[in-house]
Amino acid sequence: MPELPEVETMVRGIRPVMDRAKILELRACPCDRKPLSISPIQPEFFERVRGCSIDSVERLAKRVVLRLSSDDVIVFEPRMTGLVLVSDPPSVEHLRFEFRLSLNKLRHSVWIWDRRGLGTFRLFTKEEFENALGGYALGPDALQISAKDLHHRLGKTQRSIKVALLDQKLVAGVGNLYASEILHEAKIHPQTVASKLSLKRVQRIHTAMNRILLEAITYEGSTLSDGTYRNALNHDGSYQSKHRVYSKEGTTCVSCNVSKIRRIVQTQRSTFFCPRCQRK
DNA sequence: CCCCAGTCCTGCGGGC
DNA sequence: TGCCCGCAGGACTGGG
Repeated sequence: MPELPEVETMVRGIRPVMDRAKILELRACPCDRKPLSISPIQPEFFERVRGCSIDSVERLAKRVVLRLSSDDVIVFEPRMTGLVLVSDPPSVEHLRFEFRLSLNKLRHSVWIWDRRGLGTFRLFTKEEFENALGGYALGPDALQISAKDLHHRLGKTQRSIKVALLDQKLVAGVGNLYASEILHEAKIHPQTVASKLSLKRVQRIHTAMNRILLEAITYEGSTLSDGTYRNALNHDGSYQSKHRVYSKEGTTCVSCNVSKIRRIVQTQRSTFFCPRCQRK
């Protein structure tokens, strides 16, 4: 679930305690589960980071990037249920890693927590990371891309606009929840063929994308009814109160006050939209 | 090359 | 009450 606003909120939450901190120790938590299922941890990971200081804490699309004094780079990708917490982990059962840190002579811990274990936690050399973005092929960040570039990129795919917005190689940071919200705000039907969108309509998408992602950051992201996403202090986000379509099938559209929100499935994912506000 | 189904995983909730 | 199954979706893989 964590998309751009949630990961940006994580980064802002951990920066005060991780930026410039020294890693006294990184260790796997005794949670009885695999550290993380998707990318088994490299054996030398723990030794390589011990004693390094963290030079910067950054967001790369939906990933948290820690640059170390050794020139190694730690990349945490939360995927569905991953969290990074500076206090009060939700349950010991799903703790995967613990950083033991020192900053300004104070010691504290930061935890990597992941209920479903679909996240990844990887260590790269600087060369590995910068030559190929650590193996990730990412398009421009959703908050950096220009409307013109977005139009150009959308012009090269025959997929629907909703599916194209989820393609991280096309534009990076938008996920399933915000894609529906963005297209509703822009009044674009989610099944519109991406390459057929005029520059003017793409400009509407671009404006909506920026407005919604920035607004969601100010609300510290969206915590859905499953309660999984939390900020670094283990507090809920509050942007879910501003959702207009996501997971609102059957409710009356708040824009037109006439039509009911519909749910369709596109490439195995739910899309929510208003058939009146978002005409084909 | 382009695109999509399948896969990883756990917890929740609907149906019986 | 309890069991089973479907569903949630980010990103990678394999194959059409």
